Amino acid sequence: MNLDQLSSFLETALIQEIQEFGILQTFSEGELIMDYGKYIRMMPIVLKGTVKVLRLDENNNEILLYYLSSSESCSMAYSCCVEAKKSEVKAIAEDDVELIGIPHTKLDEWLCKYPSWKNYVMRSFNERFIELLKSIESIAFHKLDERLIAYLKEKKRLSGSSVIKASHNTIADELATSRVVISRLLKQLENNKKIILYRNEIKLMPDFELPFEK
Amino acid sequence: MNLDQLSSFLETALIQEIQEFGILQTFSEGELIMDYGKYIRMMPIVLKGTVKVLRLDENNNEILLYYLSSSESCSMAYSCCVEAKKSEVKAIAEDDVELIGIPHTKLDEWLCKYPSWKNYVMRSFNERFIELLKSIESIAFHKLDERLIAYLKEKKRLSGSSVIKASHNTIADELATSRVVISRLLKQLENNKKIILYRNEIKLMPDFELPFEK
DNA sequence: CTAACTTTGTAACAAATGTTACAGAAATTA
DNA sequence: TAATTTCTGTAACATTTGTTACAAAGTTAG
Repeated sequence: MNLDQLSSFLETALIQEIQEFGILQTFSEGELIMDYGKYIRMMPIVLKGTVKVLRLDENNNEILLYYLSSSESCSMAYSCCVEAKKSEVKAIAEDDVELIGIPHTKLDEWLCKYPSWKNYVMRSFNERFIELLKSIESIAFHKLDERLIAYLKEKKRLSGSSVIKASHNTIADELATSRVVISRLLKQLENNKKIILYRNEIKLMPDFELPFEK
Repeated sequence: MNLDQLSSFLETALIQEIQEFGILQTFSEGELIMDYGKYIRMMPIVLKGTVKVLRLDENNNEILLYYLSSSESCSMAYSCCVEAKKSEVKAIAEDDVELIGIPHTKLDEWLCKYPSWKNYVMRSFNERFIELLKSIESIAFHKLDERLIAYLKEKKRLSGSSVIKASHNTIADELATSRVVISRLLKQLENNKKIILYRNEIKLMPDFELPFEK
């Protein structure tokens, strides 16, 4: 278990405890990490890869909430497992993912024992809140074309590549709209030379980063 | 300071500390409790009345996130003040409000000292997350007419009255749309005998609770 | 009381998004 | 190779939401 990335902000003694009590788990691309309605018993800390966190509604519509990458953790899981609640969200491995699960008994213990842990947890809570607020902002105030652009940029940031691998259908699901709408908007972007479309792939052109005029 | 409502789930010794260190604040209807961008130094626990929590975006559009009522607290404030962050939200007194502010030094101290406090805080985190998720769900998956109905129901629940006092403009702001649209939808509801419209008042009819068909 | 302001109703129109349907290309499977 | 499935493009149309403009009624301040 390589916890180097955590050692910059967590105490040495705590890192050792994480080594001892944390449970290392690996998931391959596309694998389901947490499902809606399942009980949560651990809080995950992502070591490698990216985790996609989604919300499903009663009609099985789903919408992307945010991504978790290196050193980030899902504090929603924390607040859930303190009371052994069921998950309100679904998590999927976006690529190959390595994470440590911290059992909930330790979560509480460390909160008092290690100030750096308390800070880490609180920072996580804050980051998740802010992500959710950004998500609300995006849905409530921005049109689909802007949301699509933001989505593609975020994909690029996470993967580090200008080539985004995803079908129009997947994108439509994650933005909670329909495939035809996404195809239409992507085609517009292609016509404006912002992207090039291939099957299951979208290539972002250099001036994708430039501001967009309509 | 009357903390009876807290004593059912918080330890006696903790209640005493809250008496001692908590700062009682009162706000009258419409008063600003927390503004966007201000530093947060306390976590509020609502004792009386209802607090409306809103999100503003860069263009000063605002949208309703949720309401806080008796015994509830805004854990977003907590995670913020641990790191002395600026507020991401705005809070307004929906009616006359009484709340206790817990200084952030105590927040941390009590976390270790009182298990009931830790549980309360974690429960709050969880409740806020769920409210935000519900908010996302509502905006992403439901049409405006459904959101408006949900909004009116929530208002009724909080006020305990079938007469909702609000202008179309206020409602439009809180649902992040325009006044004309709200007037249109309200008129539809009135035509369907679900509500009666007055100036600054909306009266919900008995079968407002019944399922709606279009 | 009058003037100014706020609230509501309504129409007409524009823009954005959703839906259905179908065809052809690409990939996968048998 | 042939059959099947998945993905994409496109059109035509419906619905929802947003915008602008204006009038009338109610409220408040001077």
